[in-house]
Amino acid sequence: MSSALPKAARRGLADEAADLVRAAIFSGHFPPGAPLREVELAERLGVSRGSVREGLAQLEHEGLVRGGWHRGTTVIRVTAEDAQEVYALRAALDRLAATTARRAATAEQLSALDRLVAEMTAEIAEGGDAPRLVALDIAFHDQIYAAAGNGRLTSAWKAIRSQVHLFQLRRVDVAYDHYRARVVDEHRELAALLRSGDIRTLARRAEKHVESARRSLLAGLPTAP
Amino acid sequence: MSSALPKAARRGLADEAADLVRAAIFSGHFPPGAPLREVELAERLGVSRGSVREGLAQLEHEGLVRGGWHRGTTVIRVTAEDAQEVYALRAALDRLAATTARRAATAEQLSALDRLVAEMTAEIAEGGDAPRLVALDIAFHDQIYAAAGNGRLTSAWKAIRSQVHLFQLRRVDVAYDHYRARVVDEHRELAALLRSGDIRTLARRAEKHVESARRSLLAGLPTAP
DNA sequence: CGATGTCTTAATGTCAACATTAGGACAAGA
DNA sequence: TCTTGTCCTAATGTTGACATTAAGACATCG
Repeated sequence: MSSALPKAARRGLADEAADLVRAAIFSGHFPPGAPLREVELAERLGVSRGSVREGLAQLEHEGLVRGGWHRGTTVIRVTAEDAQEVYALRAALDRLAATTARRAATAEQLSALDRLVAEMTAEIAEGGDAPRLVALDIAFHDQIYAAAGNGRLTSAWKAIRSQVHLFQLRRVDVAYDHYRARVVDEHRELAALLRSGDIRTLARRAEKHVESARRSLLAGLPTAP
Repeated sequence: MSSALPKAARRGLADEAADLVRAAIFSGHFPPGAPLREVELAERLGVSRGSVREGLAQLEHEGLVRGGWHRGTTVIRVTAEDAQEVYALRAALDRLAATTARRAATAEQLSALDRLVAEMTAEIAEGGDAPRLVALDIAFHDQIYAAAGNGRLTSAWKAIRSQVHLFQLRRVDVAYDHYRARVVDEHRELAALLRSGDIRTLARRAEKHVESARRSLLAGLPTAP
């Protein structure tokens, strides 16, 4: 009921609320299709409805929730069609991000990519916690977008990032072995190409990487929710 | 394009406010860098600050205005760097939209493109009102995105659409003759390729079309005021 | 004279009450 | 039984007041 917020940080309660709700969705507390009621969230987070409302609007722009006029807000469902749309767009964005980063990336940013690959490798060796691997996967691509240095491109990525995150979590649910077997090698190759690869090859690889994720997920959910 | 369907008549005041402010920016009432004060807008539009606030958040997601924590909201400025970012992203999106639409577009949607080209031609013949030409230009690309039928892709386009609109308005300010001389031919060629063109050629042409716009604008504002 | 601390002010951030609406329960009529 | 119209309720949409903050004015101190 009244599990109050530890502290309202300096960047607005709306952002805080958005982060908390997003985390709750990823953790499975709010499964796909679940309604997100403003009053309930406001009480649970210890903030007003206005802030919750603004936070939910953010999540809606991220595509993680859907809402209509006077029809409430609900968590999106993972349908095959949704996956097609998201991954098609992601392929185009990743391609641009990779080719831009190929020219603009600093040595430090390239090292950060290597570090993330190392973390993935370590995680696999220690058993391989699926949500943690997915988080590293997303962080890897975050880093590429950061290296590209195009604010608008990063915004476009943010607009589908949460959906990709959700889809990848679903993917490891339905095809963990396939994911676990490929995740390190694919990202290592991308990191290498970003450091010293041919632009054409890099562009193609970036698209293929997304294509691989798309197929892996779709193979697991053609029927039934 | 105004949605001729009366079905979507029920919108919130926030959407209304966003539309009005957006139009005011395009009309030049709020020049680049101008502050958008919530109380002032609320009084002028006859709605409460909450609705204005929500509307401004929309415009911020469209990249048309910028705002920080307790630092107010201002209209974006058209710098060369901004133009580079927006047009680089737009090239990637347009490429995907065109290639997707090449397969998915219906006959009716292709006809709509031809109709828009015809309107452009007529507009040029009648003297060529710059804002009207730009509006037709944007509408043409809206139609391509609609034909592609990818909701997420359309959202990404919407996120930069207003900025592109603003940049194009600036472009016709600095290089109207160049724009006027090319606009019809370039769009006619795109329409033809979408109807019966090679995918590769289409992809390249879509990118070139954006590149042409980028150069035309940048040539006019080498050193930003 | 320049640097610094405080202080004022005008804006945004937040909130809780009020108004409106969608969707379903329920009963009357054909 | 099916249809239809009414009412109810639980949610969202909207609002104005209150709290908080950033930025500049101003005076003080080194």
